[in-house]
Amino acid sequence: MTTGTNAEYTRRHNRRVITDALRQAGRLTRAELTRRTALTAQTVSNIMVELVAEGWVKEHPPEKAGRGQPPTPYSLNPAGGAAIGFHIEQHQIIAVVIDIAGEPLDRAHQAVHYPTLDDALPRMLEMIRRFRLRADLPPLLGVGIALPGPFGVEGMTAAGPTGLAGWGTREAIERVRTATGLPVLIENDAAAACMGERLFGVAGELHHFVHLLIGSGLGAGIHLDNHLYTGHRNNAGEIGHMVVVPDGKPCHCGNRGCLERHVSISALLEYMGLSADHILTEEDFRSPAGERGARQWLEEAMPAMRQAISILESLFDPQSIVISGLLPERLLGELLEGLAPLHHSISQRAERALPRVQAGTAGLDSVALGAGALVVLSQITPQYSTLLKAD
Amino acid sequence: MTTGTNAEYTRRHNRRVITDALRQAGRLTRAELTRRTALTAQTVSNIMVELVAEGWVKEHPPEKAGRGQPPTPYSLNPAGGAAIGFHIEQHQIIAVVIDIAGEPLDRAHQAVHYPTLDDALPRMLEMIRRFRLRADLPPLLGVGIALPGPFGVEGMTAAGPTGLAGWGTREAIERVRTATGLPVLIENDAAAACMGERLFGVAGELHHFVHLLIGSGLGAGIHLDNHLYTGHRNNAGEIGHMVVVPDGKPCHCGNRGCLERHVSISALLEYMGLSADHILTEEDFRSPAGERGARQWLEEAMPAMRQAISILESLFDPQSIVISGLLPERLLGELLEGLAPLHHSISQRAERALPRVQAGTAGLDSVALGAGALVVLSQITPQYSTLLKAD
DNA sequence: TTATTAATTCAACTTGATTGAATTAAATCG
DNA sequence: CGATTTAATTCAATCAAGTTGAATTAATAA
Repeated sequence: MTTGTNAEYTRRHNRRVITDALRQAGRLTRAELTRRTALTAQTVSNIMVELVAEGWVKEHPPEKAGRGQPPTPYSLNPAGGAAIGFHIEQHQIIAVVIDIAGEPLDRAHQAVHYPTLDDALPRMLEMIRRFRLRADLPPLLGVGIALPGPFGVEGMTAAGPTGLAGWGTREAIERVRTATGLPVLIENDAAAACMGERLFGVAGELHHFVHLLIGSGLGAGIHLDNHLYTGHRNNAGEIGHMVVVPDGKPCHCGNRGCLERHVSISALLEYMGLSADHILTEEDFRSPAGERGARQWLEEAMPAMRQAISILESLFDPQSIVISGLLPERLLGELLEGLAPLHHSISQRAERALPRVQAGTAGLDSVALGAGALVVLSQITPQYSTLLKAD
Repeated sequence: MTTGTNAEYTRRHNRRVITDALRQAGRLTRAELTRRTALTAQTVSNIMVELVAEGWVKEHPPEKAGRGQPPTPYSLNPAGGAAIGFHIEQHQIIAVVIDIAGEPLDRAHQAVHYPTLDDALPRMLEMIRRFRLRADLPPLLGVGIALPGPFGVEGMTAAGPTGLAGWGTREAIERVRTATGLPVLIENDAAAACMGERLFGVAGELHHFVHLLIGSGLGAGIHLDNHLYTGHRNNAGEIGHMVVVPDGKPCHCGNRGCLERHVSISALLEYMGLSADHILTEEDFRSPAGERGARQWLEEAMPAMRQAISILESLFDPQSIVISGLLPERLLGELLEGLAPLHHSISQRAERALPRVQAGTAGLDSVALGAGALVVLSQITPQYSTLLKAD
């Protein structure tokens, strides 16, 4: 239900408008903020006093630039807060700490094997304990957890080779929250990586983009009208199980010809003749069978990717599509290079400033960083829902 | 750019929260509004005085129901405003007038042949003039125009058999606005039909749904988080040109195997051996060739539709998918009945309240009604953008 | 020096939501 | 049948936060 608002919520929103402008621009003066936010100078001034006092924002020495009183620049204060991001995978748990300005502060990982929540929780707590030993750690804002979806769909979640058991969202959040004493967010890996590109990568100022993440499965993070779209039941973007080849290869979800049967690490492993729970290393590509399998996979993945891009462009009319993958960089590079020419689509405009498709730049930790970004951004960016009294 | 807000915008938003609650519920008392909107009783009271004075809302006699002072019910006032909706098609222009409560007041149509803006404008003005002769016409809020997209894409817009020339959005809006003296909205037909289902049809309370419209082409209206999603360049939902059969039948857009080559009236005409600009009548289905062609089309359209549904469910995680078509009701009915069983997807949940797919209920005028709905809803429903000082 | 300009702050004001008490009109209790 | 309870609504004072126009500050240009 859409509800009303009042002066208090207005203030919360205006604070976020300012912190988000600072996040995007890095460094702005009160006067610049006034122009960008359409707030009055006085309102900006009042809010800045608050934000500085609370430690969210820090002041820099005034810079003389032309006539008039020299303006004082401000930026997000890295010491103002930090978030922990976890990427729970089939074979490892990656943890990172980032500050609100988007700087990674620390990192850890542990090998695991298809971790349930019970398996993972003690390890996660241990990693958090270690992080907390750092003397310079800013106050923790929360914990973001990213793992492969979908969530809460019978016959799709835990069953498949890409799923992890025991993360049935609602109670999982509650358990981690009580164990850590921190706010907790859980999202699927693609949504997290999407937010990672927003805070660390190529999508800092994009309002409409889709992020394709090639992991064990295939997922899309959908960012529309300047915020993450997660769907009615938090499963939006589960592009892996959409049918692209009717009567194609059977998939564990019950369908035939799911996109994920072509574009995913599971599919790659299959082509390379390796078992579904094998951990890929560079070594695997050196054998003739591995080399050949990888090449065959590429040949099949490319048209499927073109089709996926056609679908995403047609439906979302995005500014750009960002692609990253948890596979060897060389292979991902080849895949992306081989995509051209793309299908015709509404995205094909003469006056494009951005490429239709671009590679993500947040690297292999992108999902964990994104999980942290999710927490940071949930505190910093303006959202409709923060203006409403109830949701 | 996301901008700040203030008390004035807060009031505008709260007014819309109230009018939208009335639209959804039909009739509510101040006390019920207070509970639904999370506003205080006093605020609701103040806003209701305004809305009644301005004619948006009307008061009903108090109803005695239990103890306490009998509450006064309110509803949207049909006399408070009306909107004109146009559906510009290859072969006809349909015009309707609706009031803000969603009641159709009048209707007109004219035969045309692939109308450009220049062809259509005088006819539209004439229809508006006739409507204005009605003594009981509420004040006009604006004009909504729906026509097949996409807009402003080279090689895709006017070129194809489903496109109409001369509607290059920006200046078209301006021309109609100055000619009519009314605010003007232009959207693609699927988006309009989508809003039609929201005001008149099955989607009145849905926050996340997709509307598939089978017209000359195929389009999707995308309604997410309680508002229409139109994409970065207003072309979101152009599902017709997404590639579903790589190396399939060539399409005028330059691709092969576009969805629209299978699911659309153009495709139907082709199967029936009729020319692309033929106007379908019941007669055409009585000939053996027509009958056989329609059946063949059905056979091919059904799997394509299943695939489209799989894609939409996977990406959007909607509450439901609504389908309507500008084709004979019997044929659309057969198509929908033949869809089961759908592919597996994240939408397949045990505790579903709504069907995964349902037929639209707004009828053959749905697009024109939707174009009107677009105008009405733009005045009545709360939106993030109405809270921001600039957008 | 003096005038001009841009950034910022001061202080009074305005909009609009909130709060707690008061009023109204019904149903129910004794 | 009058007193009590209850729910809806309004009154009047208050509060939160943005706005406005004037004042202040600190620089450059004339």
